[in-house]
Amino acid sequence: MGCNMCEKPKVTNKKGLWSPDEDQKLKDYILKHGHGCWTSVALRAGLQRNGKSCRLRWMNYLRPGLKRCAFTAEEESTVMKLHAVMGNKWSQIAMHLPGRTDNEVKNHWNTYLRKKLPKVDNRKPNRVPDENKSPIPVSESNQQLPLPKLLFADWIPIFGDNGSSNLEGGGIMSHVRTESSSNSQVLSPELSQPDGVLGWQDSGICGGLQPMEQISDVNFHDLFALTEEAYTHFEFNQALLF
DNA sequence: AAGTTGTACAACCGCCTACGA
DNA sequence: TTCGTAGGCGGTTGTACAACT
Repeated sequence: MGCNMCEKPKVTNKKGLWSPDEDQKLKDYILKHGHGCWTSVALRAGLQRNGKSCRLRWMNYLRPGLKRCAFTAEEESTVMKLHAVMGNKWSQIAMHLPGRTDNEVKNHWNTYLRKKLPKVDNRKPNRVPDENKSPIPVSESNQQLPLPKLLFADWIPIFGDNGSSNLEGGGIMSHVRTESSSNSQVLSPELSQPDGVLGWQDSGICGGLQPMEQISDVNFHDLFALTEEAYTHFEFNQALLF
């Protein structure tokens, strides 16, 4: 899966915690260019990190739409239920929790929720070494298909012609479809959730960003022009929360 | 006040899969 | 078909900070 944008010069990759400056560089670069190949992001953003590290930082911390608040009782209940069905499929569980990342769910489970399990059963809860050996028969588990992954553009607030956030009939979102060709659908993003966090109706924002190439029918100039505004809007919303 | 222990979560590691050459 | 590489995922470790002694 080579990437012709990835020049090869090996740079000594920095490790450890990210500085605010690094965060800013990564955020600026991705909002301006999208990520595409993560290795090239690291190089072009002037970061002495490897692509994986950049991806992780973006997905788990910098990506707009992430909730930074404590898990609600409802979210915890969802995690418990889904874990009982899926086992340690953190990315899939996270898809059902808009604004949460797989890492966040995993951490919360390991540090808190796991302790809430009944002590009687101290087997590792639903360890599923084999996909076919789920503790709950597939037929019984809710056979919900994984929620569609969201595209780069999906988290961009799209404003209608009148500047409102009503997405119906306006904005480029109406042209953006999920990557699943067999189940192609236009997502219905929702800008205002009760908690004031950017959210997406009936979708898992944790799905991750896809390479720009996968976004079809979009005027990329419009898309990129909107990113700055989108981020500003996002930060404004976040500012209201704290 | 200083040292120790516990907790939360950010980040890394290693493996697996998909994909292009 | 094989090989190399990037991306994705789950497990694990590292770090910062709070609570406790």
